[in-house]
Amino acid sequence: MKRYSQQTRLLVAVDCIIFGFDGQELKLLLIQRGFEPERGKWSLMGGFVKPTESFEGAAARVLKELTGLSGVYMEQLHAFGDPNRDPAERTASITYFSLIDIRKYQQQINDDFHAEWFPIRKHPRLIFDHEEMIDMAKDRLQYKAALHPILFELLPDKFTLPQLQTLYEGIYDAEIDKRNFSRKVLSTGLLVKQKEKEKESSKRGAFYYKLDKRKYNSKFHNFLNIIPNAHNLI
Amino acid sequence: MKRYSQQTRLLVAVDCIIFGFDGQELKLLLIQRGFEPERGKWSLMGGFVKPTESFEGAAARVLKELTGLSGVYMEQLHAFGDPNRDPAERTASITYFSLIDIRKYQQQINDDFHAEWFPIRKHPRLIFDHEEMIDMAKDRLQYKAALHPILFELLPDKFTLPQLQTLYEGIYDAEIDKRNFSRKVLSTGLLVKQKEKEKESSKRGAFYYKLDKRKYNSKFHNFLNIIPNAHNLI
DNA sequence: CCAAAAGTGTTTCCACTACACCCATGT
DNA sequence: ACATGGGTGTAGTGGAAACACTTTTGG
Repeated sequence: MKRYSQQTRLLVAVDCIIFGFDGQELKLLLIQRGFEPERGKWSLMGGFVKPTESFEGAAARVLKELTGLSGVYMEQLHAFGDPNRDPAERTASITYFSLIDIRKYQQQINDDFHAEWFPIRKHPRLIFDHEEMIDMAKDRLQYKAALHPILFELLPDKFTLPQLQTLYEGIYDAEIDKRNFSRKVLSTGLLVKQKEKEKESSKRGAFYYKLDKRKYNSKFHNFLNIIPNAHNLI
Repeated sequence: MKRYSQQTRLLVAVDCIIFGFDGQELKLLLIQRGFEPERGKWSLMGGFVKPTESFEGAAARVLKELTGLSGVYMEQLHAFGDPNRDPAERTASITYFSLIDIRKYQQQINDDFHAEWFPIRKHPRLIFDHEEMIDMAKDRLQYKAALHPILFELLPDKFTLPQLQTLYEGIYDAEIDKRNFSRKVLSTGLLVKQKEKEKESSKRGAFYYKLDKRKYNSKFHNFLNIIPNAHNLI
């Protein structure tokens, strides 16, 4: 079978925008780039696509190689293709974004690799068009989280309603009424109340909840309306 | 500046999923592929990305070359990268979807080129993974049109409410109450009633409306809720 | 006993739904 | 005159928002 012999071939990379939540604020996982150009500068996790792997496969491999993480939520964001986005050579970048619970993997990431968490509103300058990628990922996260129960990916197995609310408030930079909030999230039927309480962050303690995984998977495509007046925010 | 000399380069193509509306039903623009492999088979509009053009630029160029169209609504859909999606050689495809008013460009397309409109539910088998691309584009169109006033791209400058309703009904394969429909779309403030009527399709005639372009641009990111129970449909 | 955060109910209001009749015109 | 599609109004309902007090407990 013939090849398309006349055509130019391009480098194709994947870059991963990894959002994490530590119970307080939304963060971003960055690494110091290990090769030229821009060696040592902060960057998203990235790597080139190998001849026989899919884009999803490449993104998962890169994440695994650079952080040790696997099995996390991952979704294609956008293909960036500006001819000059990498000054060394034209490189297309297929971007993926991921959501993870920081505490679940904290030692792993810090011990084995040179990745670091930065608050999303206060991270170092990044190479190439990585800022643009992050902006797009933030928009996508807001858009998606307003409609789908996606944010549970960012939380531990057991979490409290105040934690969940803090997460929403962080992502939308908005305050939410806790009475309305709890009514809404509980009405989805996705949460199962536990008997134990989380007692670190308050004297009284807050009940833990777990996600009902079966309902989560079947209801994932349902719409939510957790965010009041999402119209005005997105 | 050094290049990334060790890495494999890939062919990168763009493919365009072009939706059109003729006042009756939602259609898809396809062409017969002009080169091997699969020459003569039906396919999306596609072409390889040139060394110095962006993905958006390539998509616009392909569309222009194969249909004569330019300046139409166009949005990146997804990057398809399965290593075996093209049997001749590994080729990544960055897909874009477009929305156009069929009648506005009808002669142009039919006279000068070999593109053809097919009803969306009744089109010929397509090459490679183009079916999957179309399915994804349909989902995206439904998703997006439920929330944003995107469908005006598919309509002529002047259109009637019954036409607009027909379009929504076609896209969601659902019936909509005309009283509720007109109340909702008019309440957006995006439509300006004209003095003339469209008299082709009824004796009484239906008033034309035009889109208020200024409001359209500023309100584009607002949410709509034109579709009753979008929850259950999407 | 005081501070700090968790938890809980009610009322108001608005947006969505369901639904039926009259209007204008060409034949 | 009648058939065809266009256009409009209302009553009822349910979900979202606004709102304040009580509970628990560690210090």
